[in-house]
Amino acid sequence: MSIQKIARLAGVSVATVSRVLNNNSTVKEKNRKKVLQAITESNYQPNLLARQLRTARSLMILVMVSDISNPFCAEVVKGIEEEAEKNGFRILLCNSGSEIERSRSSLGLLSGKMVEGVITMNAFSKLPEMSQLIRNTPWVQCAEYSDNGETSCVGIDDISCAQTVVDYLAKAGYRRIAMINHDLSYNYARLRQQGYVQQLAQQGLSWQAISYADALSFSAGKEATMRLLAENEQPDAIFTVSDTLAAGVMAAIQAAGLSVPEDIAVVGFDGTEISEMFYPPLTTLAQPSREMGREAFRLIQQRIEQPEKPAERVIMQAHLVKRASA
Amino acid sequence: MSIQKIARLAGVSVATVSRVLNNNSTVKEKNRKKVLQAITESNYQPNLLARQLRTARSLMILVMVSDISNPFCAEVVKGIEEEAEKNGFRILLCNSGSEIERSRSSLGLLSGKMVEGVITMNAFSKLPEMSQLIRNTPWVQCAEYSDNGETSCVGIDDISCAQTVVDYLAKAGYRRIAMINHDLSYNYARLRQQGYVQQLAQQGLSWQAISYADALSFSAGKEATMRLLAENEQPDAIFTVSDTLAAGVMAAIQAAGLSVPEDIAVVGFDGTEISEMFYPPLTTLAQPSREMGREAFRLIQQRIEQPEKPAERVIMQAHLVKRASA
DNA sequence: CTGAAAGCGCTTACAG
DNA sequence: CTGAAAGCGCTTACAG
Repeated sequence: MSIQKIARLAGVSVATVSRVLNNNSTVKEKNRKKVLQAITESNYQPNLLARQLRTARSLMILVMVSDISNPFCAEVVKGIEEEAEKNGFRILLCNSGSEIERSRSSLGLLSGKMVEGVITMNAFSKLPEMSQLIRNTPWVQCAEYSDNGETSCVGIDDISCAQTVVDYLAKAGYRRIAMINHDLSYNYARLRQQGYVQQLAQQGLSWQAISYADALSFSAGKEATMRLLAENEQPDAIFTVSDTLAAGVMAAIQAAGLSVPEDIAVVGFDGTEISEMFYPPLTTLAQPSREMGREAFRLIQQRIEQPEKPAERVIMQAHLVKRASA
Repeated sequence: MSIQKIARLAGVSVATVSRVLNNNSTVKEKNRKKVLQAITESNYQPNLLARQLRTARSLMILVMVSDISNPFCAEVVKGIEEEAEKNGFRILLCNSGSEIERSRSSLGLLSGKMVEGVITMNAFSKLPEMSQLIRNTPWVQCAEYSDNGETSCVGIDDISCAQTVVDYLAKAGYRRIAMINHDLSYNYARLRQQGYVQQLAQQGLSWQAISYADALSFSAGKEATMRLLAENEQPDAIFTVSDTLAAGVMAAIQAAGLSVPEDIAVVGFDGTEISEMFYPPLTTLAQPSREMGREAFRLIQQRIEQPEKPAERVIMQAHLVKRASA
């Protein structure tokens, strides 16, 4: 079923059918009706491939996340999708994992003109490589800082967020505040660590301990905590950089026969819905994940529609949600 | 950058370039080299839209989920994506929510030839409507029974799974086993309820109570449980149809000053990674979610490549994972 | 083994 | 207001 057949059915030219389809200029009412009827009768649907090839617009963007199971990522994606839908765009989701190979294949969609831009949530350390693959297509980096001048990005002030957490714990009387961090190929991990260290100093706390989780998973959080608890001096509070990790942290604490927050307080990060599912409910630094997604879309649309405008960096407001765990 | 320019650069015809691109028939080695070099030099990438328009193949499928934040859905999607990638397919993810309007718009991609098939996880009650929209494009329904003869589907034996849970609880000595179910527009909800009722009878247990959650969320689970606990006779065990709901169930129980499993045992469903994050860790009926996703892809590929073959119905094995909550 | 040509299904100046 | 025609960038019989 093509525009040709509709034209024949309606007794007009393909140009006229196309005009009706794009409710373009003024088609004579009588012709419009004929075309519309032919369309309904034959249940015609325009071929998007042809249209997009011709117009060089796909109204699709690629979204690459490292792990869609991560509730924070899922929430960001929803925000992107919401805003995209509002603006007539569609998203192509790629769960790239950390494998650059997989990213490479997905980015073929970019160069193949299937999508008009890409939103990534990649580790900072991967960005140079990404940069080469993406070249000069519109690109927005989300929830992780990018210092490439061509790339817009949206994120939070990681340093001050970490400071907020440490400040809160210190003021609550905790003296041995440990950190469980993600690996430092992520810039946010570096920045939060920096905030942590700075704020400890600020508070005159010399005790410090950092343990690294090799993934943002329950088990990685558990392991990292077990390593921490095996040390001579145990912490009385743990600040961790993701709610998912925090679940593992609490499990490890409880497995060690200790309790939260009496023996060790725990603070998470992200403010995902799972943070209130835990027992005790988790105190966490909440990122405006949904809104970050929306903003990421706005930025990419701007890059697409006004490529001459310079890239933007948007910093959003995060806040501490106090619950029972700390 | 088009195939034309490459042809000019390499001093051959576009046909030859195309042949090299598809490492087709035998292109003379010398020409192949010239073409390859021209491609590298100019960093040429074929336009996918043109190729797909011409070949009428997009190697993409649409995946529609109602909520990507649901860990079970996310896991299934990962399975689909894994298998798709292995077979050179790409997925377009649509977080349709429950809104049929949103589905409708996404299905435009189907009729618009952007995708070759669709995998849905829709409620049974929505299927007739979907059926009209999808018409005769390859379609696989995942994790929810479909009785449309044209649609392949993959799922579990919901009745016997529910029976397994009730049987386990009854044998452990629980006598007042309640159920917290999703709304009955989902066929799985109906079937699990059926299994629950049957197995209670089987075990000679006359006490029965069912409360419905209006979404698969923490808060919906909490509310449904609060309604349950407000009744005269309280349950000593609760079987609920999703791990996410179970989180709310446990929170409500704890909020009522009771403890799990001493006062009320809890069993979840899905076997998502969050089930081990709870305290106490959740006993749950684990679905092979990843594998279901993979199978869903295999089915859709079969529908795409061999449309003449009849639709298939695949039932996968689920199993009870015993933890501390029951 | 290779090239000229048709055609996939659209949109859009251009001319009338 | 409308139609004929060119063209988006490919692939693929067809002929040589």
